[in-house]
Formats: sequence, structure tokens, C-alpha cells
Amino acid sequence: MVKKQLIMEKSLELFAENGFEATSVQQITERCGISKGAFYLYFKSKDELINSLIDHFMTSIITELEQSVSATQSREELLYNFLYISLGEFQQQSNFAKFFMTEQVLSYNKDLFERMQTYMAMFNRIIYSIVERQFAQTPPNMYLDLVFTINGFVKSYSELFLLDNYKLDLSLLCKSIVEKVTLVAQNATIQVVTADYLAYINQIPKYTKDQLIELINTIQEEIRDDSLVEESLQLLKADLQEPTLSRVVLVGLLKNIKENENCKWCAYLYEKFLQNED
Amino acid sequence: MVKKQLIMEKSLELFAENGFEATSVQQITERCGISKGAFYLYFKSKDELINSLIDHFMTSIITELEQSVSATQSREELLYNFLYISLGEFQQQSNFAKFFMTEQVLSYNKDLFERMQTYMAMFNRIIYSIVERQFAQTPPNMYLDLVFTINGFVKSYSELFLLDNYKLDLSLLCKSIVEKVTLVAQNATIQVVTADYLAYINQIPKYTKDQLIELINTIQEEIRDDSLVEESLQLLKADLQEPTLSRVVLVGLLKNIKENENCKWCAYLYEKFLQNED
DNA sequence: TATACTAATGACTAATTGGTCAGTTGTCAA
DNA sequence: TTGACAACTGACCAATTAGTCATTAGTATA
Repeated sequence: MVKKQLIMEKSLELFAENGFEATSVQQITERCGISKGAFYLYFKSKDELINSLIDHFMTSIITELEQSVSATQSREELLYNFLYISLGEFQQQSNFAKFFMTEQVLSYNKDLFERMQTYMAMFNRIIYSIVERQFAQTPPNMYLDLVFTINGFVKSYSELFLLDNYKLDLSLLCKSIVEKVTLVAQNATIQVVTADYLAYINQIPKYTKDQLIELINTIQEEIRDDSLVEESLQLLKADLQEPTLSRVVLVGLLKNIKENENCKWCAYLYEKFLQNED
Repeated sequence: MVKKQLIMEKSLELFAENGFEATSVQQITERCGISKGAFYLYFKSKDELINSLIDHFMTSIITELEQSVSATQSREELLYNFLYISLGEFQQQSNFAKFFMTEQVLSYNKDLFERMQTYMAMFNRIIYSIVERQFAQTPPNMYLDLVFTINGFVKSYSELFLLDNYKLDLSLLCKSIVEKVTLVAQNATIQVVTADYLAYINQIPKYTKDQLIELINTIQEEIRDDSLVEESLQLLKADLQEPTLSRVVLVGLLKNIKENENCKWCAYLYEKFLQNED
């Protein structure tokens, strides 16, 4: 499946340069050095490609961020770690970041629009959870404004390396944003965003049992030569259809599949599914 | 020329919905209820339309902001007024704002890209001049970071009404941003953006004498029934070709043409031209 | 060497694109 | 009523688009 990755990389380059609509499948295949037919061997349509790209990068960054948040013990480091990962990822995957920034505003179809909204909501939810912990002393009614503050700094400073190719010290940048946000958290008094916006953020994708099973099916097709992950997936799928295993066993199985890059997102959704059952 | 305006309005709607590349001239003419030929009566090409749109709105907002800055006496109100105008304009012209946000990242050709860069530089220059005056007590090495801070708040909170259709009190929003920026200005210590970025901001369009003359020519074709403006323009043009008038007279003539919407941008550039001559 | 299979090709289609232009319509003054 | 002129139309064009499919190339097994 190395050619699929090639298509994703090269198309991302072109999308970042000219945008999705302005890039033709012809251009993509030319840059990849493959035929047009080959493209449709790996993607059913141009739309499937855009969905794959967004899902691939967003699920990867969101799982990474969630892991970091739950792994960080010290409250003071929460925001720093978040910024370091997010901005670092933007810097490394600048093509995706550019592409994402346009898609965020402009979505070519309803399906894509809702997808983007969901990912942004998840992103904001992570920021909110960080604010809750790191700025616990701040009055809770200011939390949402702090989320917007953090978001603003990320957006604004991102442009430095995305558009202007400005070289900067990532660590210093993160420290400076933490300093500024802390100042705002400790002293700001005027609330703009009200609590009802929380409902907007909390719209996490509620995967149904069947959707989860189908997701596991598609992953199973892609995975080779990793019997641990394969068997774990099989057990997890079986338990969805006919619950038999205890919670402890399920948690362990999820840890198993999390080691595989392709399964991280699935593990994340499975966890959310278990939480919703409670 | 009311049909030209109709095309601009309707196309902006479509661009905001689907993006520039995804919108066909066919769609535009259909929404306007005119024929395809009529479109090309008013715009030489689709590219000319996009340029017209961006120029029209950006020149209008930038001249408005410059006027507000130079008219504001009280230092404490500078940032507030800037935010109130910018965000108010974004709210009112939400179609343009959306369209602009995507074009900013993604420019379909080099010409457009440089155009956008120039406008953004001018925008940042205005913010910088506000920071210099309103936050004079802040160490100057922090000025650029304050510019990025302000930009971040504008970007972040803009999304509330651009994407999420969230209703809010504009005046309250501006006050809250001023509060936050003031906190940062008074206490932040970590500098990220260094002085060399200033060169980037200061790239104002240096219009040559000939470009200015041509600009006046195109404006003269559009203007009817306003002899004061027409004669002022004629004198200003003549003085470019053969300087005879005193500075005081020129300043007065510029005031004359500023009253006309179509001339504001030209007056702005003429002033810059005179400044550069010194 | 023969067979069976997948990976890959590129000419092809139907639809759509930006842009043109010969011709029609509407509106004036003479 | 006529003629002149600008505003406007929509069939038309060449180029390009996303997507298809009969065909071929390559490779592994028997």
C-alpha cells in the first residue's frame, strides 16, 4: 500500500498549492508518475481522497493530543504540551495545515462540512479540558473565552511559519503563549462566550455499535503480520456483537491495538463508546 | 452600472458558499438572472472579478481604518475603535470575510497572492501603529507580538459569527479584547517575533507616478455628475505630469475627492506618494 | 514453461468549463 | 417613422474535467 501513501502526499502538496477544486486528478497522477487508472485503484473518487486525508491527519493529531493530556501529570505543563504538539505538527505537516485552514472555512459539500465541524469541536473540547485543569482558579464562566484566546494564539502564530516561512524557536513560542494565556486567565474579567456554546463543543461523534464494527472490518483488511493486533481486534469486534468480556479485559485489548498506527483512532472511539454506555 | 454591483454581490454569495474555483460563471449569471455575455460586458474575465472584489472591500476597509486611527484623539480608544470597525465590517460583510479568509491561505495565482500579502501587510501596519501609540509604555521589542496577539483575537472571535452564526454583543466583544490585549501588553515578557519582521509589514505598495495617473484615468471614466470631484481629479492628475501646485492646494484637492466613495483609495495612495517624495 | 492472478495502463466518454461573437432587443434623438 | 447606438442574448467553441474499462505487464505458483 505504499502507492496509496504516495498519492496522499503528492495530492496534499498540490492541494496546499492550489486548493482542492483547482487540482485535477490528472495533475495528481502526473506528479506521482502513475496512470489515471491507478489513482482510481486506491480511491473510489476525488472526494474519497479528501476525506481520507482529513481523517488521517485529524485522527492522528487528536489521539496524540488526548494521550498527551491524560499522560501529563503536572497541571502547569498541560497547555505547554498541547501547544508543542499542535504547533509542531502544523510546522511539520505544513501542507496539511494549509489545506485544513481553507477547508475549515470552505467546505465543498455538507458531508465534509460536518466532518470538519466535528473535528474542530473535538479540538476545542481538548482545549477546554486543559483550561479546566490548568486554570482551575479562574472563574468557570471565563473558560470558554480562554479557549478562544488559546485558539487565537495558535491561529495567529501559525501563520508565521505557514504563510511567511518565518523561522522560529518552537519551544520559545509555546512558552510565550502560555505566559500570555496565563495573564489573561488570572486577570481578565469580561465574558463574551456564554455557556450555551458548550453544547456546540460537546457534540462528539456518537458512534453506534454497527459503525464501530464496520470500522474494525475495514481496519482488519489493512492489517497484515501482526497477530497480536489482529486477534485483539477480533475479540473486540466479537464483544460488540455479543458482550462477554469484562471491562478489564477490554481495556487491555484496547492497549494492544493502540500500538498500531491504524488502530489508534478506532481505540479512541471504542473508549468513547464504552464511556457512553455507562 | 447597477448590474455590475449585482454581479459582485451574487458572486460573493456563491464564493462564500462554494469557493472561487468551484463557482462557475454559469452559476453566477443564473443567480443574477442575466446572460453569460452580459457578465463579460462588465468583467473581462473571472480573474478580473475576483480582483475587483478583493480590491473593493479591502481598500474600503483600510481607508476607513486609517481615517479612524488618525481621527481618534484619545489613546485609550484606538484599539477599541479599530476592533469595532474591523469586526463590525466582518459581521456585516460576512460573505466577503469568509471568501477573504480562504483566499488568504490559498491564492490561485501569483498576482492574487501578492495582492493579498500587500493588503495583509497594510492591515498589520495599522495595528502596529495603534500598538505604538496606545501601548507606548510597553517595551518596543514586544510590539510585534502584540500585533500577533490582536490578530489572533480578531481571527478567533470572528469565527463565532462567521462559521457558527453565534449572536453576540459587538461592543462587549471589543471591550473584552481590549482588556485582554492590555493585560498582555502590561505584563508579557517573552518576545517571539523579532524586529526583522517589521520589514515584512512595511512593504506598502509604492505606486509610481504613471500607475497613479492610470488609476485616476480609470476612475474618471466611472464618475458622472460631480464636477467638484471631476475637476479636482483633473488638477491632481495634471500636477503629477507637471508639478505646479503647492502642497496646501494638493491637500485640499485630496479632501475634495475623498468625499466620493470611488476616490478614497486613490486619495490614500496619492497621500502615500506625496509622503514618499519627502 | 504454463497458468492464474493482481497491478497498472491510457484511450475513451459525457459533462462542464471559461470565453466569444453574430445577432437581437430596447431606447433614444432626429 | 427612421436610424443609430448601446445593452444584452445564448448558441457555440476549444479545452479540460472526473471517472471507466478493455487491455497489457509483471509476478508468483504449479
